[in-house]
Amino acid sequence: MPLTLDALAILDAIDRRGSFARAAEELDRAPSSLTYAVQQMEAELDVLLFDRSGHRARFTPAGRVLLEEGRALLGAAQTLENRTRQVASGWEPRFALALEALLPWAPLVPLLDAFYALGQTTEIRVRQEVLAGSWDALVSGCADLVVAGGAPPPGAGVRTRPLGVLEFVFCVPPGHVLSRAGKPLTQAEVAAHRAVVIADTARNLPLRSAGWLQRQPRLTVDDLPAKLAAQQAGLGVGALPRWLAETEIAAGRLVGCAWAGGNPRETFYLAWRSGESGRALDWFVRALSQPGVFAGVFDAE
Amino acid sequence: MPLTLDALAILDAIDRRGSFARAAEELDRAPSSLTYAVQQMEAELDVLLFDRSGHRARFTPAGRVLLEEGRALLGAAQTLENRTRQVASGWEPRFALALEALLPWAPLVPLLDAFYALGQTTEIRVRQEVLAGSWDALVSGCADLVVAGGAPPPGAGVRTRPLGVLEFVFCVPPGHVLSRAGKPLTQAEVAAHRAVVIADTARNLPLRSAGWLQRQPRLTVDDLPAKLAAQQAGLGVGALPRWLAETEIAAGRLVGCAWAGGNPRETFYLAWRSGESGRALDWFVRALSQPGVFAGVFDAE
DNA sequence: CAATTCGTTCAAATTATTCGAACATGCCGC
DNA sequence: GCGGCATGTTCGAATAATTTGAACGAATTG
Repeated sequence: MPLTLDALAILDAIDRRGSFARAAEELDRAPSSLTYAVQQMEAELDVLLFDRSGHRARFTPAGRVLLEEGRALLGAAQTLENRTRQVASGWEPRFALALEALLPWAPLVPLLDAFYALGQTTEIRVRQEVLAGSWDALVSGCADLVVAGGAPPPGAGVRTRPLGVLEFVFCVPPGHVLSRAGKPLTQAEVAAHRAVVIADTARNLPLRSAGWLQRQPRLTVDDLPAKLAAQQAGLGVGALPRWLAETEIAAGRLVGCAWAGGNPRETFYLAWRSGESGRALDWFVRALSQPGVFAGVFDAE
Repeated sequence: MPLTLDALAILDAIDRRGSFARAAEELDRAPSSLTYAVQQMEAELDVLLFDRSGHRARFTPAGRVLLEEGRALLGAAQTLENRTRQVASGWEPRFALALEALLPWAPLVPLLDAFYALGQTTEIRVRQEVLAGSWDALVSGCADLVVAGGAPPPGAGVRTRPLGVLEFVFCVPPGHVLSRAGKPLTQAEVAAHRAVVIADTARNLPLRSAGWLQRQPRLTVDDLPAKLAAQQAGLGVGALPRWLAETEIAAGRLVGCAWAGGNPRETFYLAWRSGESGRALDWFVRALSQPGVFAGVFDAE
């Protein structure tokens, strides 16, 4: 073990304080102890780290490289130490939260702010998933906690908590024939028009369909912004979450249509694998369950 | 110093060999020595790294994090050790090569391949400089070795070695009036047309002019690709290095014009600060001096 | 030129680490 | 179910390592 963190810390102190003597003072060790440690390392590496020709010792080029890049090593060691302590204290090293792509990202911001304010170094990953993709991510372990719509997959192993009901508004471009119907639309009326749908991200679970008919012509896109853009551009029609549709309709970029039997709705759930525990999981379950987090997005459950 | 590289290496061996006993064998130490080191680290961190409830010790989650991320630390330490030795043996930690922007990048590729094949950790930076900018980079220390055109700056301190002569072809867009001259062009004839020139990157040395007249209208761009694009787009005229002009002329994207008194030429030099030494410098001086490196770019010197 | 600061050396003291033997525990084959 | 085995730990002794403080020579400072 030619390098030791202890010796790298000595180099660091020598550089910062400017001399062996002052570094020794900072480290509460005798100067000869530093001499010993440095010579030890020089012998192991078979490299001179200091130029001792003058009165005071100066770093050689090699010594300077070891000093500077050693600092990165010391920093990484410090980080690892913190991380280990936190994992031991129950905080997960990594935590993945999957959010249904139909939901806005904004409500997460204050939540993440609050989480980071705890000072934990748990690394958060937020991923967007579509339809069954959220459940898929959960059961496959790609996500530790999901906010997903529709019924959870059978076979259990998943704990859920209902969050609220998302209402959809069927939207068409301004001037579209469907906007002139004058009465609530039915599926039969809509079937002739191209639907813009978001591709399900599920890789293992059976795909779901939502808001479109099997024989309807359709344009498939990856996410909600793409769907919105496509509908704005007049490439097709389709239902949008109310929180999004409202601003678009108010801005005149889309027209909302009534739907026969009332607007479609879907219940959304918070879900995690049963049997898992961790303080980040607990924290996020509690935080996301708080009423008001998704204010303006969900109706009362 | 709660973490030590030695202890991390012990964790690594325990995981790879599957038990304290076999790890001890690999490390040529008694098993109780490993127990001691692990307990030491556990005490410093105040974290249990192994679950000792069963027959054989198993990593706790915290222990596993420390193990896995500790391996990255061990790897970095090994790299730093190599690098320190290499620097001590004369290889520069960093090496900056400035290449005149009028020259193609391609000849450097096999050279860099060969350099990296040496297994050195010297970090190479290649920068493009224009006209006096190369010399400026050299004397100011921003570059350790340059391939630059024209006379080196006075005041010495710089060693040079001629590499070859770059020939320029005066190019105009297809159909341009100058292309119909029928005889070699003179500066007076060209002066009325906008010249596309590359801005000198020098920050301290006096700027140079090349290939254009003081009173000529001009469009200044940053590099050779921009100059080429501008000339192709018919924004102006100007001399291009022969290696570049030939393909453009052959493709019909530009037209080459004869120049009164023969095409302009400029000698290019390899140059470095005298008094500096280093194995990367030696290596690159030797490699770039090899005949054939710039084949097709330079004429014989 | 004296006073100071510096880094090193050396022997002694102290501390940390290692070892080996003894022990307790759980696993496996019979 | 019951020895045999391999495991990891404990403990005291042995060994190796680090640390200390005093002394020294060299370079710097006022």
